[in-house]
Amino acid sequence: MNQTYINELKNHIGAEVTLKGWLYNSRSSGKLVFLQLRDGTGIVQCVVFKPANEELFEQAKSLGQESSIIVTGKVKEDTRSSIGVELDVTGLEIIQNASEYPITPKEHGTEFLMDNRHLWIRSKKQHAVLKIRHTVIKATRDFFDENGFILADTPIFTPAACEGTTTLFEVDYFDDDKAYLTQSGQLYNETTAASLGRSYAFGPVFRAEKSKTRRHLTEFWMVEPEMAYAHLDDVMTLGEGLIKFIVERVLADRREELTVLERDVTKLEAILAQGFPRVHYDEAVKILKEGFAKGELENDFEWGGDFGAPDETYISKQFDAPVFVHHFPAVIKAFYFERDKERPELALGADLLAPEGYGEIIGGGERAFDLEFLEKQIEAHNLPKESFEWYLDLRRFGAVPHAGFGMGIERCTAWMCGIEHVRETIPFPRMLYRLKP
RNA sequence: UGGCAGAUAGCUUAAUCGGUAGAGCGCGUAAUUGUUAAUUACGUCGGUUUCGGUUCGAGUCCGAAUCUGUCAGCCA
Repeated sequence: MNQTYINELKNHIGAEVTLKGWLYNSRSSGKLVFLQLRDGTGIVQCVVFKPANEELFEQAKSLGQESSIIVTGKVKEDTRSSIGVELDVTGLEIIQNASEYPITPKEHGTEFLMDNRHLWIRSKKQHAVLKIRHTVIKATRDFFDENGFILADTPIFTPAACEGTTTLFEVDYFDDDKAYLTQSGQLYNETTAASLGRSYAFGPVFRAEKSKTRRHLTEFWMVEPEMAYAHLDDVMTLGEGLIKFIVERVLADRREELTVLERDVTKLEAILAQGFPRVHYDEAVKILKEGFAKGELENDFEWGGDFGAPDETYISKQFDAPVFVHHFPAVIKAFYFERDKERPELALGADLLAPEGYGEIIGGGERAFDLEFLEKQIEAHNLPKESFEWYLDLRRFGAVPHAGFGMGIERCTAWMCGIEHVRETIPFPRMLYRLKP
């Protein structure tokens, strides 16, 4: 295939190359037409000079936004260009001349852009977000692979809920059976960790929660590591390592995209220099109570409750790194959490709150070890015990202390990008009231 | 699921007390050998979400529905 990509043009100065792509925008100035060509790797300005080839000039002038074209020309150094090079066009092949492309370089509303998501992803900003998402995922995979974790994906069709059925999507599964789309691979991860020692799952999960906020999707991607012979502290150490690895990688590989997004990178750089604070739930409550006393919070937080979005934001504002909050009251956590030996009312769980109001990006903890305790918990949470027999086998055959967590890819990506809403961090977001395109 | 806000041209929007729906962008033509969301001139296209009510008269007031945004709960 005779094709050069725009991000390689610097290596071809003086040479004649063929670029294949789409017309991002065009301008003309008398005897000149400027074609902004994009090919997925970048955007380059292609210049057509009228006196050099009049027919070519007329063709270039006629092109609509997003027309698909193949351009041949000579690569020329030019300091006026943002990428340092331009193309002097000598040949143009029009694959399809598009007209009336709906997304113009001007401003549009959210609803319109979401309805045209299939086209919106061609825009510079969306392009940058998707590339950063790619890097977040690649860094995540590399981190676990390089630290002795084995990828062991868990099923998407599941026979029963791992935390009750109210927030599950139900689907028909042949004959009279029902299946549910998984909301977490966690219970299965515990089984693979018992086989492989350290394992992780990475895939889409589904939540039928009727949440309409900037942090929620009904379908999102989650990475879930699980470690045998591990405790709560190990979860926090692993989570901190993962986040720092991702931040480092994004800063190293996606500078250009962060610039397009006007991300304040000093905020990301700052977190690399320090350990993430680890705040006990009791202490977090104290911080919230002080916040209320100072008039900076509307509600007086009571010990025993779960944090709301304003609470999370307030806690994370006290630090300029992500913060772990640990030892939550057991009553607000799922049935499978291990308890604190000295204070059994506390669960050995830890959540990581991202800075700048991005909220919880990691949730995890140490899993219950004891068979009898788990059986009681399943009963207390009104869960059907027979569905969990296979899970309980883990406590019958070689039970070990083990721990793990889940990290949401979209929330992490939104934070890296510094964008408001997670809907832009996945090519086709699925949300309450939005299933198209 | 609840609170709040909104729905006017392909897009972004304006319209005072209830009285002729207006602009910018886009698109077309022309000018410009250096434009970066190009500019300038001329031109073109066209619209009050739906249903019902009040009124001489409704984009505007009232009621309902639908859709969207946003905040909250829950969560990653």
